Parts: sequence; structure tokens; C-alpha cells
Amino acid sequence: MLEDRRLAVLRAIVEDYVSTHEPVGSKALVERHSLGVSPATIRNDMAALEDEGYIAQPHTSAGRVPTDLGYRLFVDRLSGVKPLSPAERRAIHEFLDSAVDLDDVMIRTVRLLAQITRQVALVQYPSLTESTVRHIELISLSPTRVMMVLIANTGRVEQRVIECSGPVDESALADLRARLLTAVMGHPSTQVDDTIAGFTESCPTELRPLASAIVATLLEAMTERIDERVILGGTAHLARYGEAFPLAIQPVLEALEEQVVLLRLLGEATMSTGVTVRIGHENPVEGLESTSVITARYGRGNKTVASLGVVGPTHMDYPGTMGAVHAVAQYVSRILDEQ
Amino acid sequence: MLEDRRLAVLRAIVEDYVSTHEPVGSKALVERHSLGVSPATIRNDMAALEDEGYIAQPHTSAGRVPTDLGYRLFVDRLSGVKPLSPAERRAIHEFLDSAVDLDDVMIRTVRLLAQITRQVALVQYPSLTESTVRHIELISLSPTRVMMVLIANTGRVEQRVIECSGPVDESALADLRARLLTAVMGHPSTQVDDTIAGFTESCPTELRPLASAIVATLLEAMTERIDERVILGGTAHLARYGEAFPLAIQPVLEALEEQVVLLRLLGEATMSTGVTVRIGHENPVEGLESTSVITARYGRGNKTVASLGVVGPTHMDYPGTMGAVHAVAQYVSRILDEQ
DNA sequence: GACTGGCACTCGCGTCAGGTGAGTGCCAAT
DNA sequence: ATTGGCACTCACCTGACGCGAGTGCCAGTC
Repeated sequence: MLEDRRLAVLRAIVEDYVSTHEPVGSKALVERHSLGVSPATIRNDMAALEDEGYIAQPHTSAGRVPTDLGYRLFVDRLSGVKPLSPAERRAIHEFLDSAVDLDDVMIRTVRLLAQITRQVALVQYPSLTESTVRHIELISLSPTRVMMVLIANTGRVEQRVIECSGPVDESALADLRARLLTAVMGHPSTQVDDTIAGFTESCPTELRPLASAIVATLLEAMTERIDERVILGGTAHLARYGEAFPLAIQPVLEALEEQVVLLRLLGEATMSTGVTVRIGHENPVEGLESTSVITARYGRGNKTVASLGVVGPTHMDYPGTMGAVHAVAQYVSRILDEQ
Repeated sequence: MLEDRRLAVLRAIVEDYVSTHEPVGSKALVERHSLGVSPATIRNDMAALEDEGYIAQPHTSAGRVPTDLGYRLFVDRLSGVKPLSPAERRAIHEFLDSAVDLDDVMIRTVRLLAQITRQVALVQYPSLTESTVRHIELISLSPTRVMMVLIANTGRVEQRVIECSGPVDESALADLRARLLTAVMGHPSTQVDDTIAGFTESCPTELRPLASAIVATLLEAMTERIDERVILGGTAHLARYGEAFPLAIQPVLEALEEQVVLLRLLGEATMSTGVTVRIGHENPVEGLESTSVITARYGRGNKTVASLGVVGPTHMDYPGTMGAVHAVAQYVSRILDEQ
């Protein structure tokens, strides 16, 4: 009972603070929410909540503001995931359905997510390592240069140029292409190392130098390029807070320019189903101590391929944002399935 | 003589203002620059410059600040292009030379440009329309779906999926591929419309439905995708000014998120050789009235392919930035030539 | 006629004092 | 356990004030 009301107070504080962006006091709280008790009682609860570290006051004579811990409790126990409105769902559907290729899907997704959450959006390209090889093409650019184009079943395309020690003729290339295809086509790229072992040796002697060069490049493209790409959008939303908040946007913008950082933000999502929320200092990234990151996995079938999410100030609308991230991840999964 | 000194005063004002970011007064001016006259004389010149619209004062009792017109005159007549230091040139060289593919070149370029100018950098991908077709590949994804991969001599790769009305067998695809290649390979993509006219009719009847679908997609990829890609970096530099300046960064960030806007910024560069500078309101883009854009073309051989540049506050170091943009454009051209 | 020293004037800016009010913590009463 | 009352604390706003950088103008000088 007592515990219940305390939690209700915390919820009310979070909700008010998120909507007004101002420290909330005991009087305002009883007025806006029908808590059925007097401000004095609320003050006692607030004092207790402050002792436990869920809220804090910026100055002695100011209202209370949730701490990271407070938001954490709110997200874990006090709020659900707010489903999107039918209109929003329809908008997502229409917007994503008209994408023409993978790049387009990614770009549309990041814009969409930024728009409906009014936050900075992050979308990771489908991981190569989690996908299967759909096609490999070898194209002769000049007598001694070959371009390898690698196409994954997710629609992702990788290209590499291979410098050869000697001239390569078309028929040799065609031969190698056929051999390569039978060796790796349809295999998950994680297993390519295995399936391709011994490939060079299986080729006729005269092809071996080229074959080994190609295999080396292929493996490099497969493994080294775990270097996944992440695109982001909606950075302008950061400036919305800039003025009114001590949330310095420069470090945030700097952090968001580093692919490595973006990958860490998205990558360290727990494997749990659903939406992952990381609040304030829970973030592993320097410069993002006063932001929260909400991510979800998306995937082909039931296999997760990559993540997407948003970055925003800790005082964000968690239920709504979680709902949006979840919904978008689902739709993107569906789109990828269709392809 | 008189005219000369007035221009010297304008130059001094621009230089001082760019380095201090504070309105500059007559006294400070004679102290920092050896103009050989008294502050009172300078004041007269300043009054004249103000009448002509080259400078302005924020408040009655403040120093002077250059207007857009003042910067324009400065750029046109008072400043040269400052060459980079040998160390900077070497850094550019090393950094760009280790790029592995076109994407990598672009990404490295944008980072480099942002870093040395300490400004927001823009780099346009080499235009498809200005390039020639190096290879076209048709890959069967499923019985009724074909992926077309289009490779330009700039290293750029476009992919499209074509839905077919009926099943397509491999031999038909191989046949079509060969016919397509002989038709368009090596041709500038601007001429593909012409060279491909009548292609469908030249095919055997049974291939025609697929052939026409492919031709349609090809043309679409060639023309509609004048929709060039522009990448940007160094947005964090915007925040550097945010605090101290009325330069609201939100509209700028918003504008920079629109590909169309970026293209207009880069695209409307005059065809003149060298570096193009657009100052403040000269910009055709809403929201960028208080920024300047400095662009240069880069190209393969002597054919310009695309543009790159930076966006920054009007009170930027024009000679230095112009030098950097120019140098980077040259190096990128060289890299593309080597490929 | 161009330049200069002098001088009165303007006005943004930083500082300080005082008043206001929202919000708190504590305590005695229910 | 809850509540009303009360003294206390500060952040914030406001207006007054002085400072000083900078200007425009004018009369004097080369």
C-alpha cells in the first residue's frame, strides 16, 4: 500500500517531468494527478524516494527530478510499451513499402524512426556475417585487375578490387567463378571460412595464384567487414534540447559520428526479445552520459540480423519511444522477409 | 590611395573578426595592424564602408562586423587561396591513399575535409550520368526475380531487382547479359538512352518481355538516379558556434539532412575552375542564410564528376578553407584517376 | 583637402540589492 | 500514517547604477 503509492508518485514525477521538462513539486503533483493525499504526505514519500536514489533536486528549494535509477525503475516496473496509433502504423507501412532496394529501406527506416520519435535514429545494415551468400561475381576490369562483387541474401552488396600478379583471361575467370559459386553459394557467411578451406588446392595449377588471391579477398570481406555500417538521421532533434538543457550537444554529435560508437550502442543490446533500454550512465559510451538509447533487433525470419534504435535525452517519453522502435523493427523485419 | 586604405581596413576588419569573433573597433584596428594612421581616420573610412554596405554595427556603441557583401569583396579582391602546409598535404596524401574502395574514398574524404577545415564537410559521390558503364551483371535470385548490378568506371555500383512476369532460365539470362554488354559497355551513361534504343527489338521474340523490363530498369537507374548521394561529416563542429552565436544550429542541421538541399548546395556551383564560395544569403537554401558554402569540383581526368565542399559560419577563415577544399578536391581527383 | 586630437554621447554589459514565490523539512496534532 | 502549519532556503526577476568601449562630429594642423 505504502510502497504502491510511492511508486505511483515516482511514476507521476517521471511523467510530469517528461512532459514539462521542469522539476516537479509536491503541490503540482497532487493537483495534476488524483493521488488522494495531501502535499505533505507526498513530500514524505519524495524524501524516501530521494533517499533511495530514485529522484534528486537540482537546488535545495526546487522540485524533484528523476535520476537515471528512477527512470530505470519506471521503465522496468511502471510503464508498458505504448502501441502506436493505427494512423502511425499505416504511415510506417506505406512509407516502408515503397522502398526499392536495401539502401532505400535503410534510409527510409532511419528517417521514419527519427520522425515519429522526434529523436536521433540509428539503423544498422543487415550484418554480412549473419547472412548467406547469394551470388559472387568476378568482373575483369583490366588485364590484371578483377572486381569481385559479393551479394548477400539480405540484398547487401560488397565490392572489392583484386590486383593480380599476371594477366587473367576471361575463360579462367569464368571457370573460377563457377567453382567459387558451387563452393560458397547459399552458405551462411559465418561458415565460408570452412567451406572454402582447400578451395585453392582444388583448382588446376595455373589458376591457383589468382584463386588464392580471390579467396584471401573474400575472407577479408567476410570477416574484416564485421565493420558493419550504421546510418543515422534526425540529428536536428538534438538541437531542440540544446538551448533549454545542459545536455551539451557537441560531445553527443561527436560520439554519433564514430561508427565504432554507433556499433557499440546498437551491438551491446541484450539478446532478450523486445526492446532494450539503456539509460544515462548505463551507456557504455563517453559523451552520452545524459542520453538514453532505446534499441530493438530486427531480422529475417526468426534470425536476428541487426539492430536499430534511437538516442535521446534521458527525460524522454519511454513508453511511446519504445513502442515506436518496436513497431519499426517489426516492419523492417517483415520487409526483409518479403524480399 | 584612399581607396586602397579603405580596402585595407575592410581586410583588417574581416581578419580580426574572423579570429576574435567580436565586433572590431577603430582603436583595436590600428593597434593590431600597422595602418600608419590614427583611429579617427579609420573611423571615417569605416563610416564610408558602412555607407557602401560592406560592414555594419550590431549596436550603436559597438565595433563593426563585416556584412555578407563585405565578405564577398574580401573573397573576390582581398584574399588569395592559402596553400596548405606540407604537413597537411602529406596527411591528406597518406590518409586518402590507404582507401580500399570507392565508399572508403568518400568516407575518408569527408572526414578529412571536416577535420582540416574544422567545419561541416560535404562530399558528393561521383555522378553516374557523367561516367561510363563498365559492367552490367544479371543475377537470378529466384525463378521470377532478377537482380541487375550496374558498375560504373568510377567504381560506383547500383543494384536493382526486377520482377519478371514469368520464370526466366539461366541461358536466357546469359544471352541477354551478353547482348546488353555489347550494347552499352564503355558508353557514357548519358548516351545510354540512345545506344539502347531498339535493343528490345533486336532480341529474339521470347526474350523481349524480360529485355524490355531490364531496359526500363536500366534507364530508370541511369536517369532517375541523378538523385546522387551526398555524405556529410563533422556536424559536431556546428555545435562549437552554437553557444556563442545566434547561428541557430537546428535549421542548419535540418537543412543538412535533406539530400536535395545538399545537392543544391553542391550542384549549383559555377562551372568556373577552382573554388566556388557562396556567402550567407547568397545561398539558395532556406535556413542557411548565416552560413557560407565553399565548394570545388573534382573529377576523373579533366572531366568534372562531382563536387565537394564545406559549410560553415559566414565568419570563417576563407583563404584557409578555400585552400583546403581545393587541395582535397585535387587529391580526390588524383585518386580516382589512378583507379 | 586629408588627417588628427579632443570631446560629448550612446548603449551594451556586468554587478548588486531587494523582492517574490515555489518548494522544502520539520513538528505537533489528529 | 496522515495532515496542516510554519519557518526557511534559494533561484529568479527586476531595476538601478557605473563602467568602458566605441562612435560621430568638429575644430585645428600640415
